[in-house]
Amino acid sequence: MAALNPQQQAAVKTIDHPLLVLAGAGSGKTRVITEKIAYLVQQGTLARYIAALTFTNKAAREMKERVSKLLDSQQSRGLRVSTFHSLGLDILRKEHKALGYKSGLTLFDDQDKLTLLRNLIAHGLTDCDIDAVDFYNKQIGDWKNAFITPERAISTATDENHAVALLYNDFNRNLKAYNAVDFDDLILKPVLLFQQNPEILEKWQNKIRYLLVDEYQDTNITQYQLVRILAGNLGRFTVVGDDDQSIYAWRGAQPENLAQLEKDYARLKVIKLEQNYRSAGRILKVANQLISNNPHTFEKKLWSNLGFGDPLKVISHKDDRSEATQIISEIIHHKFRHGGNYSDYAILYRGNHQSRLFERTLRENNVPYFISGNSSFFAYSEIKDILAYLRLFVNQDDDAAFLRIINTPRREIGPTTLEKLGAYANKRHISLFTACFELGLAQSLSEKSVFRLKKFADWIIDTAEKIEIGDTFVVIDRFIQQLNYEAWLHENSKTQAAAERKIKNVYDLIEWLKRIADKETEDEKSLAEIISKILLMDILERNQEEEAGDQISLMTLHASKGLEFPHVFLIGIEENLLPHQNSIETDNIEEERRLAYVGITRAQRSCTFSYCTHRKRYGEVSECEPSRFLNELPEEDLEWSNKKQLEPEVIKARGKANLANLKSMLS
DNA sequence: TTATCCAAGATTTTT
DNA sequence: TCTTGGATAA
Repeated sequence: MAALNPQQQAAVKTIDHPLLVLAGAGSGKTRVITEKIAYLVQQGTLARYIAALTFTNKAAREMKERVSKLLDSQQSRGLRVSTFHSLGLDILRKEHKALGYKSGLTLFDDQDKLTLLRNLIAHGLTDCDIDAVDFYNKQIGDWKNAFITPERAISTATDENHAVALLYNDFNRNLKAYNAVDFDDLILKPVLLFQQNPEILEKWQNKIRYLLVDEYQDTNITQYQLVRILAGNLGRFTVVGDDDQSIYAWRGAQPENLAQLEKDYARLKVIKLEQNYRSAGRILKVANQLISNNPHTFEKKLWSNLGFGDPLKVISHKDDRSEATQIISEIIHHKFRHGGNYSDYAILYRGNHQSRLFERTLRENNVPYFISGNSSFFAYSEIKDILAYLRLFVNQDDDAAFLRIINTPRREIGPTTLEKLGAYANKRHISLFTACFELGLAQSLSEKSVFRLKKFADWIIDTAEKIEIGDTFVVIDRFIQQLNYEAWLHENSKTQAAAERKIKNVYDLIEWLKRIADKETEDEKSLAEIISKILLMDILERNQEEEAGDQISLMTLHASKGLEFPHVFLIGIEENLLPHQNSIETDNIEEERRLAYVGITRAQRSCTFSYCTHRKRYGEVSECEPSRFLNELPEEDLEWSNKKQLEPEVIKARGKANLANLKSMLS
């Protein structure tokens, strides 16, 4: 492995000052973090006192892997490399008592939140409109990301916001009653905990004596609070970031946090990494030119010595169909000519929906591909069902889980029954589950309904007890049989194959849980711990093996950050798509430009842009214009093709012929 | 209480 | 174009 360059070395060896590393794309920032961990250990800091924080599971996994190449397992024992969210979950699990939570904390996902909010609006006292529930959800999330508690939201709310602030308060109280937290709470609650309990803070500051943060430009206000309070006044931390790659402002990320560090830590050192080890010079030139249209707090100019390279291609298409056909045919062609691998190619796009046509075309032509992060494993209804049961075993006050599966599979407990049960529970301030056992129910419900509810609740309690005392997974396997879930899936799936797939998903989930249980240390083995943990993981975790195969990568620009590919195709570079229409309307072009910048800087050897003159939107054909960003690129480094417009049928026929030809050549 | 059909809305990005 | 949810019938 090549030696570190002087700036990288300085970044690794600066450990007596708080440090900000401004690391351009491809400048080896992950390497700096991993080498720094190794250096700290060599300098005598035990690995168990070091924590490295990332935003994605994938990044954490990769970092762990790279550290393991530098340190043996003895040396790296106890090293913490995790996402912000799993650190937060860890803290909450260990300190739940101080915040007034019971053990068996439930994690609410976005759907659970929306269900709860809808319920609160429907039955609550606040003056909110059910149709605006998405807006409220976002507002509450924004508050949590900006470290604004309900009390503060209420006291500072404007007239129009006042009702939402009350809803926020209501929402939080309900979460508490369910012994649940949402994703944002995983960061917010630990900060509150530390602020209110100095002795607990001290304990954790003692546990984490050196903190490293990756993708620092993506931190929101609350995350920065967490970093700050953990790092304490000593400021024993290194953060690595790049303001040009800040693409999560919509989620509350504050690239201003980079500049804020200089204000908060007088002793802060700043080191810039500007040598790029990834891309050909021409690609960097184009990227630099594009991003120079944005204002900058920190000036920085990437360069590389990997050769200049060919001009970047810009291809126009008649419509989105022929875009897919032509780009794929181009890739097959290119691969055949150069004898590379499918995995050398990535197709990047702004919105997930853009992958559809490509996916179909790839499948029709038997080209192996991998779509990254399209839909989460946890979005599958069968997975949500099973998880809801598991959640209920662990925490019977979890109304969201209760509602999800009370009638799945069918137990003849319909909306009317639930409506009455809900009213009863509401009046008594008890959970739906607890209400099932109340004698008072008989007043509003038929004997039959009460019996069904109680039978269900008894069964849950019974199984939960068995899980507690017996072999957890034996009990769970038996429970799935008792559920008759397989039969239910068969009844409710459109095709036999769909049912089989769902059943496989369920068993995958259980297998996965088992594997996590095996990995955890003894005291973290309870089902409760495992379930809260698994919700933080994503499908990528599961698809490691699949991802490793020789296949074309398809993903959103957001998902591509941190990755690199020899050949990148940036598709749909059109006005209203990139920059996205909403961003144009809200005058937020800069972040879109950074998104394009991220896309271009993923490329090692070639980068190709593609746009359509017509595109189907919502099934209607509409006209498109090439993106303004194309005009910002240096003309001499671009090579435009498709100057003359062909008739659609000709393109179609040609594309088909091309693909057919290549296919026969390949096989 | 459940099944089926039709209309309306969605497509920005995610831990 | 596809998915979701609400209305209606059985």
